[in-house]
Amino acid sequence: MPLDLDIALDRSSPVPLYHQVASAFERAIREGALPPETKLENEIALAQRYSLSRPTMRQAMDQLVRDGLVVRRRGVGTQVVGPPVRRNLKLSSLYNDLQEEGAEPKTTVLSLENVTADEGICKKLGLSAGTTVQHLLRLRRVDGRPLALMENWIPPEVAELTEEVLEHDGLYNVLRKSGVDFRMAYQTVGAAAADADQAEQLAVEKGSPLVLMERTALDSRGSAVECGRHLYRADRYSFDITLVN
Amino acid sequence: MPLDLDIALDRSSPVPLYHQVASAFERAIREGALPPETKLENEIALAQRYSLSRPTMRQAMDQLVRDGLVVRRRGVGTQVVGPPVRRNLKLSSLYNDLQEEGAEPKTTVLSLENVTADEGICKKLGLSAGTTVQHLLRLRRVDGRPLALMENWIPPEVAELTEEVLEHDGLYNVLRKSGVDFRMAYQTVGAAAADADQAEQLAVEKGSPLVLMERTALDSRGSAVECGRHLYRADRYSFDITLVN
DNA sequence: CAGTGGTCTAGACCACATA
DNA sequence: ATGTGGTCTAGACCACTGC
Repeated sequence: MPLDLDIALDRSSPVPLYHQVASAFERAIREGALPPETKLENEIALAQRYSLSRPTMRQAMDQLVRDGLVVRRRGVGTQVVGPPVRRNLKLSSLYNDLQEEGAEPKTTVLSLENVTADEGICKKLGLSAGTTVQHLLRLRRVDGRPLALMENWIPPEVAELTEEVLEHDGLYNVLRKSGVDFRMAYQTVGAAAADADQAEQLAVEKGSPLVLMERTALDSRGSAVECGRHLYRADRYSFDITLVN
Repeated sequence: MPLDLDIALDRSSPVPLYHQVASAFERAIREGALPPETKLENEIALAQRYSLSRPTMRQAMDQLVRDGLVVRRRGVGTQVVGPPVRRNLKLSSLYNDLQEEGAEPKTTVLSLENVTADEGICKKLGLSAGTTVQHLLRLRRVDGRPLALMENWIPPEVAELTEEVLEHDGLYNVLRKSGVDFRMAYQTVGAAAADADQAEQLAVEKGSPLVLMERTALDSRGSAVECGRHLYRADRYSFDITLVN
């Protein structure tokens, strides 16, 4: 099983070699060129085949493992993972999540104002009590039908938001353009019942189940730049996660 | 800021050095010895301090980054992350998840029988249509109060389950003892309303919001060994996730 | 400019799985 | 006994940040 993938490596590209290799394998797996159960060559042979050192090839394989595309067994080898199910929808990286956040279609700003943050928000954002923050409430629609009710709190020193900008771009894109460098997020996903207001906004019946997501996002300096509480229609949204051991 | 942690490295231990180092830093951070915003020494100095090569020290730092404890910036350095919030509850690895699954208190087996798997289950488990699988329905209580209604499907060749064993141990522990080597899981988290039966089992009102989790678990050979559909009381359960860029 | 993390190399030894 | 992935070393050069 030589299975030569004919990967075109560009050593002058700013894209790391291990990422070029991993991307090529990922595409091959998704396109079926490497069907499930396929056994890959060993790491040393792969490294030689593509003229890389073994650590670099290993770094590429690490990425495939993290993304849940292959499985490694010591003493045995590396195989493409079994069922081709749900391998497309993964929320396993902040990057993907933020990209989607910025790519969504229609958003209406229901409210944008400065408020005195309550204790919970202050704690989440690492602010001292009584600090003023921007409070944002948005409704997101897809195909004209409501999907999510999004409430966010942003410290004023992070960015000055305006309704106009937020109508045309996702919050994360706006913040990124203001120089915020997202790096990490703590997220909690649960469920809640829609109250009267939420039900009306989301066009569901009062008491309907909603997906509740609370998130605190940190920038590259490790300080909180945003926290949010989002409610999604349960019939139109869920979170996909790939867990790796 | 020398910040010597006095890490005791055991080079004869089966535990990898990078993991020993990462664990020591993790403990120091959680215990407050390294408060938020603390700037760590650069990687080369750290490597020398603990008599390691830089790649090994880097591997340790990688783990801290993945766990959301520190943040790295090229050209700047590595810092302990900001808010000490929710840093304890993380479901970011399958290992932790499965541990908890095995550690929970009281579980009642409501039903255990062989059934013909429907199309959806077959697809998730990678079986051909019409295969017989074990169907398991359990109710989990904590402090005597119901928490979760758990439905699982397991192919017969994976393990032969009995009610008695399942009353005393979590499903994952039972399967592990049968030789199953878990490696990966695809998970979806959403919300649903309790129907009449579910409401009664979970001691909530009909229509109450529940957290819905669907999971397919794979072993080290990459083949599906279990899939499940769990319903949790929304007032007593949620999923915590740490996302890293 | 100096200092940092990001990447990469070319080896080495070990633990483990399989035959 | 053999082959595999898991770990580790001792360097190197680069890109980026901040002064």
